Amino acid sequence: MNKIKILLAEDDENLGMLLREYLIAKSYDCSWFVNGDKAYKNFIKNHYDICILDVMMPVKDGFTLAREIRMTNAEIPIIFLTAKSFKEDIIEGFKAGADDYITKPFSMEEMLFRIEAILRRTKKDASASTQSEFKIGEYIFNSQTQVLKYGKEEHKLTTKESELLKLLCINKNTILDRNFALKTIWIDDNYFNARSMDVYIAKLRKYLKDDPKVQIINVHGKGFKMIEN
Amino acid sequence: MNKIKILLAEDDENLGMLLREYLIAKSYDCSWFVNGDKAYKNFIKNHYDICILDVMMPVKDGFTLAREIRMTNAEIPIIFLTAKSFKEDIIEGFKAGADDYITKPFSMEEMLFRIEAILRRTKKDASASTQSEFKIGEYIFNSQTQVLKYGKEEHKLTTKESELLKLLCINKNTILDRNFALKTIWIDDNYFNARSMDVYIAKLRKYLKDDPKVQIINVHGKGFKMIEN
DNA sequence: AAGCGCTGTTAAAGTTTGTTAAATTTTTAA
DNA sequence: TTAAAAATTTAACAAACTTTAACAGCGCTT
Repeated sequence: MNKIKILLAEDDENLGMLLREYLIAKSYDCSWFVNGDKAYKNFIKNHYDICILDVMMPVKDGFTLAREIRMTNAEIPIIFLTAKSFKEDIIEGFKAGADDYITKPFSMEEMLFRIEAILRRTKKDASASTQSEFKIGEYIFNSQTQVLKYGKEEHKLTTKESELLKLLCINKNTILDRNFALKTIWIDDNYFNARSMDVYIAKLRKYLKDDPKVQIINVHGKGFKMIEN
Repeated sequence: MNKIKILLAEDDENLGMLLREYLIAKSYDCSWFVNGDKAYKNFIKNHYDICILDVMMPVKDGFTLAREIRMTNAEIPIIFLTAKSFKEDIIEGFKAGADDYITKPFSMEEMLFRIEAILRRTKKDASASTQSEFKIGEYIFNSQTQVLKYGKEEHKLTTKESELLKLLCINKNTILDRNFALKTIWIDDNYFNARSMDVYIAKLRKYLKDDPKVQIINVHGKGFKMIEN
């Protein structure tokens, strides 16, 4: 379900569109930008799994863009794409934090394999790409910032409240098993932690009471189900 | 000080010796074999960190060797080295489990950077600790000079402030475990050091208060998370 | 309908963290 | 070498968060 998100920065309109279409056809989620500045502005607002950057672009070149991206995210894989095959440029690319450096002309299939070779190494901690913003009826919940919004009202949740609500969101309209939630959030699923969880369910119900379409109902002996109708 | 062990399979005597000498000069531990069969026989007897294989070799070619190596060790990085640059060969190389595919002629420096780019992904620890400049929202933090910039304003941080902020940067958007931070920076994770750390968190929050997008939030009983949105 | 375990809810108790300031240690400069 | 300055730790109290307790109500089983 969760597609790999690719940021593509390429000023050549033909090549950019071609690559984007090809990557989308291969089931990647690819966003394409025609210069480094636009790419960077979008990068800081979104989550990406890998960046493919042309070196020579107007406004902001690929190397500069890569260095800025590296400062924001030290881990994200970066591939350079360029017509230049001078030794110095390739070296500079790797110094800017590249994982690969592909010189034109190249086959799209080769690019794809190079992307996959890198992702194979980085996939281990892909857990970061999990969803962090959820819609619950009229509410918007951001599990990253632990903020629950209702129109203009914002409510900061505590860690436990947030973790529990996140599990309910992930399992929206299906049952969240009590013991699973306890083992996930409280580690131990003993009696007292179970009572603690009940207390938090009561809190969440209070926070969500403004929208009658949203309800957290108990499934006796099994767990809880957050429904939205 | 354990050196990285490289297996080099290259039938060209001149190139093989040259590469081996270059890699040894760059502080790698490189073993060179003139055909795939000898390379494989040695591979199964020893531990290597990365393999560099020429494609066209007598007795046993690089692709066959790579497949055999992959069966023995699914994780070890493999780089192909070849004069052939036909699309089909490159694709076959990646299908055989390559991490990179370098076509001759190439500069040895480029090869070195490609090796390092791959090892950066494989050897987790070394990567993050080398970076010294971080972007935090509108701020730029240099952990080397211990300076935190906000536009034109510069603020010199103390050693402890800087170490803690660096750990938060490395773990940006994910939780920095309290005890891990204590053991890393304070060595002992006793009560008083934990309180000391809280004092530093308060200081860092003050320094970072000008950009509302940046927040250091507490995860009760676990640690702290610096988020940027 | 009775009994027993499960859940709802509120409040108290216990723990962790936020913050400021004083005390102590380390560094710097004279 | 010593006094001042800077950095770090300790102390103290307030605030926030989590767990435990207590009691009321509900749901399933018999």
